[in-house]
Amino acid sequence: MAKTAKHGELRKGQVTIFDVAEQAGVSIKTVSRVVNNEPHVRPQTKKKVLEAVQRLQYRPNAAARTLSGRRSWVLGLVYENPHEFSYMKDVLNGALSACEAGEHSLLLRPLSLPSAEVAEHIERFVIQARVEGIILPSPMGDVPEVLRLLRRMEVPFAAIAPKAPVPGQTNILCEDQEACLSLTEFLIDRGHRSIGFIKGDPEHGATDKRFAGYRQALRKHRIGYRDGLVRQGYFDFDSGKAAAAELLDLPETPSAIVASNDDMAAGVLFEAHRRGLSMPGDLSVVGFDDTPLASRLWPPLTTVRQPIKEMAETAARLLMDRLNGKAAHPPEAPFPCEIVVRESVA
Amino acid sequence: MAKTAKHGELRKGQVTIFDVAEQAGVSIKTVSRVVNNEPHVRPQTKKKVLEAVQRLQYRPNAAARTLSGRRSWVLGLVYENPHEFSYMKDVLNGALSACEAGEHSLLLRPLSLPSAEVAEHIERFVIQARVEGIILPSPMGDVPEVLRLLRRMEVPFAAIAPKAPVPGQTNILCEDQEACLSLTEFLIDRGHRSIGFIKGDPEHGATDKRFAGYRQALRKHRIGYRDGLVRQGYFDFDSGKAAAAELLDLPETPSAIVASNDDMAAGVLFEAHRRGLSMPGDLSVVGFDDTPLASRLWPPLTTVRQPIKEMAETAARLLMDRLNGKAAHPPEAPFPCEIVVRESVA
DNA sequence: GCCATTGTTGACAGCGTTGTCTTTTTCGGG
DNA sequence: CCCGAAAAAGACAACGCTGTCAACAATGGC
Repeated sequence: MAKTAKHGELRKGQVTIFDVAEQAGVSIKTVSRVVNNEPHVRPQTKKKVLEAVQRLQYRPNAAARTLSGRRSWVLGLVYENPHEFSYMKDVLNGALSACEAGEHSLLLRPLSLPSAEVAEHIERFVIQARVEGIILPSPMGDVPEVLRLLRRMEVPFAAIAPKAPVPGQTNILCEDQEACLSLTEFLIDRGHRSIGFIKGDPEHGATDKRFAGYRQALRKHRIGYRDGLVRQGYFDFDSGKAAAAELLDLPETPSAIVASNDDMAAGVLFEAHRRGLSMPGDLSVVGFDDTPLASRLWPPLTTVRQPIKEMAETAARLLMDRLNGKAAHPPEAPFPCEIVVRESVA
Repeated sequence: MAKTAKHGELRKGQVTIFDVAEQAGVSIKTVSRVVNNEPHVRPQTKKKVLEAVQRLQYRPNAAARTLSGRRSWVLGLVYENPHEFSYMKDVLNGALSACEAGEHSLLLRPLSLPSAEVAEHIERFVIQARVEGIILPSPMGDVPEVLRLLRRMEVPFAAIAPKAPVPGQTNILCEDQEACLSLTEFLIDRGHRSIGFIKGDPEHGATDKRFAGYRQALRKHRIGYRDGLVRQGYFDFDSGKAAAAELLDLPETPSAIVASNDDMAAGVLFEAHRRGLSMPGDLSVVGFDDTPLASRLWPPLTTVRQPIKEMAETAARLLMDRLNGKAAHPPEAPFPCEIVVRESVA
């Protein structure tokens, strides 16, 4: 009773489980059961408790929950800090919205890669914040040290667009290859036969798939593949610009260029503008990702929209389901992509 | 002893204060004092403890700290989710890096504005996550309900670029007006006399200041101000495009346009390209913010670089200093901006 | 050399919740 | 109407840390 009275003081917004228990005329354990949707509570009791919760605007104290239970209700998002943040923005929003729905908090950990201390950083992150699951956007799901560490620490994770699905974990894939096939076909259908391709960062899972889609399109339409039309890029503006410079210096200039993402496509357009080419007349360009950049460039980019936000949301949701001990869903089908047609193709 | 032994089991990465105390041969309280840099510990004792901490790789459990002490070690970042995320990316990185240095966690809360439930959302956020301080990037620091709520809940906050400094709080300002003055002068120096201006979102603190800078430049160089050359925008691409369309439909087309941020400047370039104008020959354009977009457009934008990351870092750092009871620094001087000259001006 | 003072250290009780185990209630069957 | 089993509810000890207060050492003044 003394305890109850003390808690009843309601100082600085702190309503505790004792206050609710008192209001509802039950024990704190019963309140706990109701709040956590545990069984063994009569509907009538449950109702009383929920009313008290509502009346007092009770919110469980996350710290106490974490400390007491085995759960921390915290997910981690470990990512490599990119220059062009739009991909991460979508990942962030998706993860955040799923976490809110699932009553988890999301903690961020930007990392620079490659680094010898990656594993150490993540370990500290997991231990200190009691992170119970981690979301790994590309290319984090492909870093061997990271995978090894998380396996050793027994921290479940969800990999977004890894090179290959990680066994025993949640994997979120999308139809990169199919999309890049369609994208290349889009160019072929419009009469292009000499099509350049700029690959992405070899560390990312999407890179090989998109390249495979390109080759598949050529094969399907019996267009000879030429190594000389392919350049290595790193998913950033500068590498796209450099690759474009090389392709445009070729004796036989391609009439169209497929860049493995929008930022590199922006580099291509930039380099072409610099040379006084007019787009799409002199050169057609397509990108990948449908970032805000794509619609702001001139000419606006034909590109591929990936449901990144939805993918991240699903990643977080499936991860939380696993943590909640829910039966594992059947592995998710890859997410479909969609070509967004704008004016960058003649 | 029983307790110590039990903790000594060291299960699943959990090293506790008891383990350290045992290793160092002191009480847990002494360990606590050392870890928290409290006074009243002999250097020699401190050394022993720190060695034990090092050897065992001890990291304090954040949940226990929060529950036990009065501190939660959590800062909140409340923001309006923008389309073009580069500003928020910098804010995020700055806040994150300061939080890491200050041993705080950062929790994110995107909000849509305007909304009747803003205050309610923030209140829940603060109570549930025990947020002890909040960072408010523009325009959050100008929303009366938000300010009222935080004052009522006695939650300290730091406002980044508010319209007017919030009394009693941490305010981070930058030289918007001076920068926009210089930017406009940059155009005037290059011979422009008919200069259009696109204002930003009236909700943002920077909007009025940048506009004032524009007018000040005209006045200084004895160029008549004309209302017709000014259009209202909202800091986004579409509003920039629309404003540009109006300005370019004018009988006397301006030879240069100042957009209050890069995204709107992108809209101006887009609309001008659409009309077949050649830049910067037919039209000069300048932006503000130096986002990645600025260097990717054609022609690349002359714009103003604001040290947003540093501003956010400072905001978080000063806020933590206040929470730590450190003597309030003298109010920070506004951060200087810097013109980044690219090719969008003739 | 003794006492007062200051500086160090430790014992122990919370903090708000969940896990475990015990007690009480309910209910169906004989 | 009673008994046994199952369902519902409660008591109480963790969880790992900090705050409070008490105990103990070191120091200096007389």
